[in-house]
Amino acid sequence: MMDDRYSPDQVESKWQQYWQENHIFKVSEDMSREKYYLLEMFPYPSGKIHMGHVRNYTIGDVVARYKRMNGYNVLHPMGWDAFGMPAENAAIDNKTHPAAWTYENIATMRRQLKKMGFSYDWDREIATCRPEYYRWEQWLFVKMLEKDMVYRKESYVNWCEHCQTVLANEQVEADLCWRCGDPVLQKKLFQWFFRITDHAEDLLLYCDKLPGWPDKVTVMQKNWIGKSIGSEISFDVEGREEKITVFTTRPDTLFGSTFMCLAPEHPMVESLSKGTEQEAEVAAFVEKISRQERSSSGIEKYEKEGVFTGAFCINPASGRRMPVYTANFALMEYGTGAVMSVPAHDQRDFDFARKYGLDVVVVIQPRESLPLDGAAMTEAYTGPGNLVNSGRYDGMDNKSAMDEITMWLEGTGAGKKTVSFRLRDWGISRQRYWGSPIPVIHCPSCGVVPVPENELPVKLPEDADLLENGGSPLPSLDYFKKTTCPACGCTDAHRDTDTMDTFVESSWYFIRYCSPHCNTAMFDKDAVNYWMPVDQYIGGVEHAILHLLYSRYFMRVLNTLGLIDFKEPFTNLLTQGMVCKETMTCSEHGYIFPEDAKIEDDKVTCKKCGSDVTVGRVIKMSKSKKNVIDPNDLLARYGADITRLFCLFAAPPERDLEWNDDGVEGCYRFINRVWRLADSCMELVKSGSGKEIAPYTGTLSDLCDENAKKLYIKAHQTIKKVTEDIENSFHFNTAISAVMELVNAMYASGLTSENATESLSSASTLNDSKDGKNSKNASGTDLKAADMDEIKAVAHFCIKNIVLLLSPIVPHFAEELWEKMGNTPSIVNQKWPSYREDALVSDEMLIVVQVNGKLRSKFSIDVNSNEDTIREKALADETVQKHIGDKSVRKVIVVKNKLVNIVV
RNA sequence: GCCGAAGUGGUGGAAUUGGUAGACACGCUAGACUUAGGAUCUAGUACCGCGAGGUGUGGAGGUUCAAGUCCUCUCUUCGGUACCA
Repeated sequence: MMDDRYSPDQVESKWQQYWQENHIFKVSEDMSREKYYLLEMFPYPSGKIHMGHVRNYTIGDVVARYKRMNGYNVLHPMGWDAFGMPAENAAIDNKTHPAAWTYENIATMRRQLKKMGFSYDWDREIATCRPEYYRWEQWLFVKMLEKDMVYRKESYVNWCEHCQTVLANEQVEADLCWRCGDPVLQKKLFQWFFRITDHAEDLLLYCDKLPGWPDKVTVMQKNWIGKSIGSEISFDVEGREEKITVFTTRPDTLFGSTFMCLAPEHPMVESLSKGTEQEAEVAAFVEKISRQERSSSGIEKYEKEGVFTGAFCINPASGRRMPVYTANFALMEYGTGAVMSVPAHDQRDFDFARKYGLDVVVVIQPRESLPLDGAAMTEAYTGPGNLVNSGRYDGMDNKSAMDEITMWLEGTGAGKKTVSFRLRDWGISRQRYWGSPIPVIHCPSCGVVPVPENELPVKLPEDADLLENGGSPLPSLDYFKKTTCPACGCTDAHRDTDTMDTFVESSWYFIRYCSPHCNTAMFDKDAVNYWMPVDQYIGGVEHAILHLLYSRYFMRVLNTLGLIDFKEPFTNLLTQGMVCKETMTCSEHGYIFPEDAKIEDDKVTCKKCGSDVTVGRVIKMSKSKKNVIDPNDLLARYGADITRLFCLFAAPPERDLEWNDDGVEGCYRFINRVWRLADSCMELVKSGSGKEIAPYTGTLSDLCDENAKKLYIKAHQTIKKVTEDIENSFHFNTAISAVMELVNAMYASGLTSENATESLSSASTLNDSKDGKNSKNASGTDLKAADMDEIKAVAHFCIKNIVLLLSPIVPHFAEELWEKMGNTPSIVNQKWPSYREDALVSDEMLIVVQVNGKLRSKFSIDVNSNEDTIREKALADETVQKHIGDKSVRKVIVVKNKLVNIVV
């Protein structure tokens, strides 16, 4: 007899110890077995694990364990995305060092993850802040530099004053810093850039070759890459040699272009205005725009404004003399930084033209409405139509005119067809300390010199004191900065003091996991060939663009360098939803933690000060908003298995989860129900004859007892359902419900009652008396005893499979029961249950009867009944007859195995 | 503005190709067993109605014998993106 309650504490630590001591989750390359690489996005070691981690890693662990039971050689690693700004901020705040802070956090979080019982091969753990790791990143950087895949340029960058660093465009959210939320300014600095745009076309193309990714994500990536097909057109500038080149997607509107707009940063703005009476005004405007925090006042768009540069250009099609403006809505980063403005057919140009009194010339006439009048229009017309005011193209459909006009331009040399991308090169320089140093040396005579391979890694000095203002100490660390030039020996050289964007580390960590200890290369090629690509990647949808796009790009870099043979790192992607909770704000303390709120009836007050608390919107849990639940509390109270079960049962993985732990008690109850069920089943199986009765695995038709049959069918249906839910959609919530149903059915069958043996034998006796089939499998033994054994065998089959089906979800619990049921550990290595097709359906089926589409009755009938029999039985039904009444039956629809609908 | 997803009981959520709406849980109600119960078990629980019955998947239309599911329009919420020429 077992304890009558499951006690997580002892059981969980017992099995964690067992797994560790027996190296259960250690894996190695085994060419004879099919591999499965399951990866969850590694965490930033920010302190403690949070609910988002728990959810993400639980989902991953279930799949890893499931695949393992299905015979795959599963790689399931874990590590730390350990470089990054929070370490520096925390170090300053707590007077510690980023390294110390980071390693401490890693230790805490590793301990927490181990407590969750995840099946990681901990021998493969990596931390990106270790020189053994970033060494290879530096190595790759040097290789890329050799192949001109990385370059340096001075450019305007997004600068966060608060964080004292540049931000990638992707790290600017609505003109605010993605981390601290401060406004982003523009600053000119020398930066290193990866030529990701060289792969824009390929990255886009392969978006359609990733069937295992959610459409949502590939659509977001496509939009981010932002390919547009158009034309580049050159405009002569009056009285000058140089030309202005524009990019346009609407070459068909060329004749309607009445003025030109240059981005304020456009190099020609200064030269064109020089010496004109506009010069001062232009300079002032450019100055104003550059100072303008690209956001400041925030969400509203700026009003369109601009200044005449004093120059004119010539429209190559119409010959019109077009004033050249510089305008705030022209962006240097897109296209060529110059826009041919067609006010009649572009809303921005229209607004600008109206503001500055510029001509509006209609060149596209909608086909089915009154002719447009440039002077009277109130908004731009952007729809299709036929060309007017366009010389020999008049009357032509505007779509065809796009090609025609471009072809003509190509002939005259004034233009060509071209493609423009929104994606820009990836700026990776960060004026930060806690990151991988960029391995180059600046020499006064040689210029930029890469650090020689045998001198790598350029170690980040771990003893540097952080500057109070949050800036990087590296530029002021002479022993780091000052060095000799590897090329000429000049002693006046200095190291680059910038570090790499931390997205660089996360762009290849998954490949490092394949051979984490390889110290002769970035990775072992055989290991990578065996494990990569990742079969299933799981992580938050917030990384849909940045991390995933960079990783895809990195694989192309490695591929181009001949280091790997594939291009796409992640075959299947699951983006799990966020864990959310409502925020609470107190007038005194601002945001407060849920545990500091006192909820009485409908009134919420602050426990600290007693003031009223405003309950805000439900948003993603975040430390700064304090709407967090610490998984530790749940873990301490219920243990890992119940926490895991609850996370999975609450909602399907891709959906956002509004946290509410009301249901956790139910999960605890369920686990105990299974615990007791296993107990009584094993008692049953061992009782009587004394020897244990083996699980029944035969055909359904060989069973005699109705109860046994029902259970046997239910068990096979459950195996099918659970397998399919995991395999097809990772819908663990419905898989768990299915097991709950089977457990409920076991209880309902009476197997668990105190005197199960007696009640079963009487039930069997009852069956015997009315069912002659029994005799056929009696084979000399006592009929009643045979039936008893039969139902015990079925019960044994059920409970065994319940434990197996639950084992990936609640592994400690399953191990414990598995052992108590007399099996040898570990359940981890057991084969996943399979179901018998011939045991899925009973010999009776339920038919529902509708009259005019409304449910009126139902009945059971033999599965082999033909349509006519079913129809007759339905029509004969008393309730059905009542509803037909004296109306005439117009039609009877019989749906196979399902229903009958009688139309009257 | 544009792109995408989602709206189902008091709550989380289920529902093959259109075919019993509300599985499974939480919560609640009643009962049983207990010295006790925040344990366990049994029964009930979409809404209206005593009942027969009627109404119900954000809203309005439509297709169909039959619509949560398909079509059209619309509202709301949440994500992504935004002067992209």
